[in-house]
Amino acid sequence: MPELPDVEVFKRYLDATSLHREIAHAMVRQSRVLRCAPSTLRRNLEGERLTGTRRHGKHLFAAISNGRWLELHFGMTGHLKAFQKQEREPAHVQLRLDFTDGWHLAYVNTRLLGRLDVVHDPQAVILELGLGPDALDLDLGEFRELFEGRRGMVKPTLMNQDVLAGLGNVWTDEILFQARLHPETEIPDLSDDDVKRLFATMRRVLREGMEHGVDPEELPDGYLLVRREEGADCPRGCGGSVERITVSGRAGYYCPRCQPRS
DNA sequence: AGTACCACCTGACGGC
DNA sequence: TGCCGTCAGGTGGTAC
Repeated sequence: MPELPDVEVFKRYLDATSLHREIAHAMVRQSRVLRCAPSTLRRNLEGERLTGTRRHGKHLFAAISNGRWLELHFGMTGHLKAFQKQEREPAHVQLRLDFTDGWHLAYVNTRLLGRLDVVHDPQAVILELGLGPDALDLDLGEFRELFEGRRGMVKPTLMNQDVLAGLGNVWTDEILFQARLHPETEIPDLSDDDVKRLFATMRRVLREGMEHGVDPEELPDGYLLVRREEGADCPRGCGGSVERITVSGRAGYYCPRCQPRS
């Protein structure tokens, strides 16, 4: 689930529920998501407040009142859950902030594929991980440059976080479907018109995803992501049916009729 | 540089 | 009901 639109929704959720509240206690579960000692998390959070958030691709950073940042990555199954004292805590909580006013914020992650850390500087983390620009923080010219001198297929390229940060399997399929590009289209075969259309589609789809992604039912008509199964009717209503394809070891879905090979 | 494949974890789902 | 194989939207390493 957690790709750029989902992480942006988490960011807004954290902003709305957990900023400027004093952290009385931090419960840290020892697990592989931790990139630092549990005591480091506790020491940097207890008695402090979260004061703001930043997102880059699928990474979320929450500013701590001591000048450091809490880094959160959600892997495949991570999310945030705010709740009050009397509510039951969700399962698989890896980090829980207990605020002095009785509210809690939990980082929940079932499959433990994410990461939690306390860092000095988000920008340094982005550099260290070699992340490309955020998919919503570049203009057409910069987007065009991403493809220059590059070989390979468009789907794995868009999903490559070193090239462009934020797109995962599901939203990449969605963007390619709506831009009518076959997932295996070779980068050098993209026309300038294709690149322009891809850029505009990516921005629109990601924005719509952020506004409605929490509830796919609310997405505008014609979205592929609500029909990710072999043989489903093409959401665009072209009369074709959705097919499954494996690209770079990842299962992808597309409509061969709307997205012909070039 | 690009791609395929495995691994890391846990849970859901379908077949028997 | 239960066991087993398969698959899942992320990343990271290895080998070709």
